[in-house]
Amino acid sequence: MDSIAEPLHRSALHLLRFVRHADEKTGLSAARLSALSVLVFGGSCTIGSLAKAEQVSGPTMTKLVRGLERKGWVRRTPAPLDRRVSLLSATPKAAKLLAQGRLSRLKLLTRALPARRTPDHRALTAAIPVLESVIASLAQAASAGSKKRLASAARSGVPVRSGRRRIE
Amino acid sequence: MDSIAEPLHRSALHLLRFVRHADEKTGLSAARLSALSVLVFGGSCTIGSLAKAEQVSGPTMTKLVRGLERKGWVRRTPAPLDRRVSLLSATPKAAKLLAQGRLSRLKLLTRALPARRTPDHRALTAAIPVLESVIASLAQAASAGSKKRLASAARSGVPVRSGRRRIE
DNA sequence: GCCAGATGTTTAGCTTTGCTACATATTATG
DNA sequence: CATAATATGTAGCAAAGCTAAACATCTGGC
Repeated sequence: MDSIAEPLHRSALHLLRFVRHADEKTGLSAARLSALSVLVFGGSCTIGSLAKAEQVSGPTMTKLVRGLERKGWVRRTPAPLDRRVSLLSATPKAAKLLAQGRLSRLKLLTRALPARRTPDHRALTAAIPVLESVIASLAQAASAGSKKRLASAARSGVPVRSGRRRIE
Repeated sequence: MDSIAEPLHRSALHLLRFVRHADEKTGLSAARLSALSVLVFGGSCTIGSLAKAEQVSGPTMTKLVRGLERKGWVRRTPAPLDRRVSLLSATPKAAKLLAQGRLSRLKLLTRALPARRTPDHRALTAAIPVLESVIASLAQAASAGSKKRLASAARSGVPVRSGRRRIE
């Protein structure tokens, strides 16, 4: 019974450790870069929806956005319809940075990625949309699961503490 | 000019965020789990070689191992031939945990992963070895870029060379 | 219209994970 | 024997993640 979950997990972890070095020159960490790319390619949105898109908590996204804002990658404009929120948008400078970052990442990965028109390249290319649909399914399952957990916790009166604090 | 670097990066990041939740019940974080799996499936080794395998710095691995040791997942035995190092080995309890973890991860991913014998499953399965070779290439490029360390790579693991014994 | 609850954001405070710089112990080499 | 190289540990920092709780603002029932 061989599962692809194990190698998938390990590959994701190790890939990220390398890309961390590659993205160093942008001056942005992986988390900030990912959030910023959502804004650049997905258009403006609120902190809450950005947190959901990135699957992190609200306070975490607040910190990320504040960092991006201080450096001039993100601007916020108050939303007229709901004065609790403000709309985040990426600055032109950010769009330019991401375009450059994509190029430099491509350059670094060129030696590692299989050459175009090879079976390996085709295999990887074919797997990308599958991978993305898997992640979409995971997102759906996770949101359903957390709702269930919260509901059962509410019934039993036990506080839900699922943070890192529990990890030993 | 479409690069697969971008979606690969994003997928890895998002996949990890979900797996973090999935692995919660093992009581081990992603970094510890990954290091432990190297020990379980790769056999015993030193802190330094484990750090290289996991692409993290020495002090980081020191902290990770100390955490694992405190909870009884890892044992260290002094190496008689080189008294600077000690050999790390996973306890039987750790092997059992990882076997269970694999099962539970599989269970969680079953709904997200494409069904066996479908084109999607085949595509993903075919991509795994490619992904691993890409990561191996990245590792090679990174090590070549930083320093020459052929000797330490050769003797990663058990130091067998007797050398000159210290006599007092 | 108004108060109770829901929702969005922030603040405060914690852990883990990563780093560098430095310290220490041991081994290897000249 | 002295010095350089290697393996590990310590100290201290920053980023990223979390929860709990505070605050501001909307929304709905009356």
